[in-house]
Amino acid sequence: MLDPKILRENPEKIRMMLKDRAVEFDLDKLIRLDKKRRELIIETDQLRKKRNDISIEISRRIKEKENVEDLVAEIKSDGHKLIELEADRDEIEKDYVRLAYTIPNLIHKSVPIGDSKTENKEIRRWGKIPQFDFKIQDHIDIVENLDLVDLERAAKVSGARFYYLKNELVRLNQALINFALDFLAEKNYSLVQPPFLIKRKSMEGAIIAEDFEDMIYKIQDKDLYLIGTSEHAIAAMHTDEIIEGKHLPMKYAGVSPCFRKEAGAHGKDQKGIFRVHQFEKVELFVFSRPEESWNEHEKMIQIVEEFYQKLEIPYKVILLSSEDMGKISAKTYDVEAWMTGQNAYREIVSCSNCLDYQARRLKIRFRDKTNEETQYLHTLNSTLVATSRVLVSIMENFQTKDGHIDIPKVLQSYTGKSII
RNA sequence: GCGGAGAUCGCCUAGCAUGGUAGGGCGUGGGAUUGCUAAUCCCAUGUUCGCAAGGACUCGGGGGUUCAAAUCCCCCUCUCCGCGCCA
Repeated sequence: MLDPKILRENPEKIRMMLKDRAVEFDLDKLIRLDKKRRELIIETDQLRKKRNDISIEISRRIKEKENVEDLVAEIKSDGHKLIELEADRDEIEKDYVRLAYTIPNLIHKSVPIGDSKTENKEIRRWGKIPQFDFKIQDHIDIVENLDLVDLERAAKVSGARFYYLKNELVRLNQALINFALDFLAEKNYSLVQPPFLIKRKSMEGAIIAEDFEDMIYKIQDKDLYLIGTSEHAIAAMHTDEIIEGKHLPMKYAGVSPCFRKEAGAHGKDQKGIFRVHQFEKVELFVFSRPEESWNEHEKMIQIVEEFYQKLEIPYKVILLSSEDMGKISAKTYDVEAWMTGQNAYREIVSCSNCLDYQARRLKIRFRDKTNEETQYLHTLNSTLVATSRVLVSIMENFQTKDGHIDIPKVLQSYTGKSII
């Protein structure tokens, strides 16, 4: 959600953002609704004021044992009008909120404007692409030959894009998680394993409405949704709270399974475990003072890069263009890791500053002193590691001539072995 | 799942029987006063509408009764205690 002040004082700023994102949105309707809504608030408030005044007078007269019938009659007729007006107001308010919740976030000035194909900007590159003097396999062959994943039976049991992780790959998966948690704990991130099911209200705070359809699984007959990432549950964690300024920034390392419908991705990455309905993820989430958030954003991407350097996975950092970015983000870096089997860099990390957009939806504010005005804080999130994709990269990049997998050095103490 | 108790302003707490429009304490900020790193007193301290003056809303959430609901009625959520069930 955007600051409604911008809507009133500088709608052109929003119009520009919509254009830069190439998003269709009826801004004029929202402006009309906001205006109407405030008019109705004033009108109902006035009627309520009158009602309150009369009520007080009735109370006084009763004490004095005076007649109150005329006042009661008056207040009753006003009551009907009030009920009607309130119904109008609630209706408008509902429309307003529904629409306001779908406006995307503002865009940071450093974000390149335009289409992803031409405007996504490579910022950095790290690591040497591994060279092989034998015929390389992709991860689908590797997991088959080493009996590390059972896709067929998963399809039978759960459908496409599910998998049974097996044998040493289970350990490698856990090793990635444990390494990631140790890595972040050392950087003073608090570890959090959130609820994997959250209420609609919480989910709406973290994501934009249309993502529900494409991304989120719902539990039938319950107001519960499977999280698409721990970001959703962690963002909502401090809903309706006023945080003491001295506690900021609050940094969380979330660990959870992630569930995604992947609607509309038919045909893309159809095989293997690269694009799946369920995976584990260790996530960075920061609640920050507004003036610090851009600084925190850079710190986050640095942490992420350090992690992949330790894993010895070649990557590049991409600054997403205005049209490619998620709607809640004001600026996003993606990290793409080298995947030998695909001879390409593929997305493994998304690192975003959401400014006060989520905080407004979730009413997460802070202040330094109790009598100070509260301010919305800023939220930032980044993947550290989504295990399934990084497993793909490790298996493909660290494959050996005889068809095995070398385990990256930093993970060996976690797996207890150096080769699969 | 059953029975009982409970949820009040950032935190603690009063009010609920007998409906009259949230009081106190702590913390924090500001001010006053005072010869000492202290004490005392006053004011402020939720959301929202408004340029302002000034309103409206707010007692876990939602309905209802009433001129008027923290208070009465109904539904729901969560917490605590006991019982049952259970990895």
